[in-house]
Amino acid sequence: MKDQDAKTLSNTQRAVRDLRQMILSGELAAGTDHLESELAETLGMSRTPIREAALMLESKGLLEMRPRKGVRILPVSSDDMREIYDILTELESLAAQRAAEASYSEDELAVLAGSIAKMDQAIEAEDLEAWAEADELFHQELVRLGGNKRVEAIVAMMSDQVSRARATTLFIRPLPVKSNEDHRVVFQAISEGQPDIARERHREHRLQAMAMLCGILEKHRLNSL
Amino acid sequence: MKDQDAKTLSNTQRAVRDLRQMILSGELAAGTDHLESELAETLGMSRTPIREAALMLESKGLLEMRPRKGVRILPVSSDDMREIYDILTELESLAAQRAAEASYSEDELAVLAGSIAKMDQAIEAEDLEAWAEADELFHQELVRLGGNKRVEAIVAMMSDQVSRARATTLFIRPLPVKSNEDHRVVFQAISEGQPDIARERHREHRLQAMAMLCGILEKHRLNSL
DNA sequence: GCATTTATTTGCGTATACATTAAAGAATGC
DNA sequence: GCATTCTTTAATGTATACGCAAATAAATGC
Repeated sequence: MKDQDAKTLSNTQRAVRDLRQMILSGELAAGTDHLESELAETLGMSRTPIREAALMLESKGLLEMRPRKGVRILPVSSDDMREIYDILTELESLAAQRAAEASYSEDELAVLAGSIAKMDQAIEAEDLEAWAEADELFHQELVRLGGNKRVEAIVAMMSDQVSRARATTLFIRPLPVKSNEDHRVVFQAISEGQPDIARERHREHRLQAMAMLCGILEKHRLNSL
Repeated sequence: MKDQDAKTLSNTQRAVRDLRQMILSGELAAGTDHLESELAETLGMSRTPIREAALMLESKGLLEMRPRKGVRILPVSSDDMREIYDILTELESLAAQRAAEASYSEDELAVLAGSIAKMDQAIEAEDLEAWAEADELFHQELVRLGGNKRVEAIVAMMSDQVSRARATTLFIRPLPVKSNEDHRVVFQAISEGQPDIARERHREHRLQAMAMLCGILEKHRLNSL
């Protein structure tokens, strides 16, 4: 792992990976500012790769470079959440449709099926972290099966942006039993080759998820995460 | 203008703007490779801002940085076109829906109405360039009215990626009479506050446009632009 | 000749230096 | 004390230097 680190990855790539991780985990908190030179020292490299990494993360919407004020970790407001979930709803529904059109074999749907199984287990064990991980796998795999690389990239980008909010709401939201049912219905539509149903069911699933999340955020006055 | 150039914009920003323009115009042709040092000399600056600009354009999907092979201007295949139009279809339809939900005043819809008028004039004058420009304005304004900044950014990004292909097909495709009718129908649904109709009509419009464009590309064996 | 190894070149990744300029702080006048 | 101007500081934007590794060319062995 340390080999991979030093040998195959450039410092810029390491910086992208590490900064992203630090942002998603909250180690670099939303709304905070950080000088390029500080980050450089933290990651043990010069400003050049830090700047390059920051530029990339800026175009992924995770931070903002403000001259003389440092790199600002972008908070996500509930309005931002709406924007992002609107996009996820459209693009994931498209992916579900396309996945259903592709008539995948049982083998090819194994990962998707596996993620559902994992979510079921997690709910029984009331292990929310495990559930969240499996949920993310489901959505990621769904989009992959949709077969559109650009959709994949956009969805990944949007998911990163709301990741902190998801972590926060995870322990406030109701146990995601309904969510699992939704996933199963979508999966069935895909495996039976019913594009319109897959699309529509997934769309409803996402709309409900958004309503619930935004509801929670507003109820708890969590306006920026 | 030269003031703006030198005073308010950084070299990196100028490089982004100029390189983008050179790519869209074809001055930097699809599929060609360019050393960082060449580009630096061309734009009269050092490699540093060129690299930063290239990084940004890479994440916008316009080029790819390949170590030792130079910066490669990405071609767009007909498969890419399908990916992109699929995304544009979903996100613009969403925007149309949201615009219709927003019950804009006539004033606020003036730009959109104006773009349609311009397209009509252009068709009468058989000025395809003018038509294309007005068409782009329509789509851009539609998305702006949708009120989702991220959708706006994604659509702009995708539009950039297919811009060369659009320029090529412009003089092969049939006169866009049907297209203008579509726009009018969408506009009416928006101004009358009918979200579902706006969404569905725009979706059909985009699906047809994609079918036509991809048809042309394949017919003429234009597999990468 | 052809394959394989060894030089050589060259473009990139990164560190570093430095000028610029915005922001913060000090000093001055009122 | 407050506003205003001047100083100082410090973070950025950019140029430049340089080592390294990859690609190419040359040389060697067979």
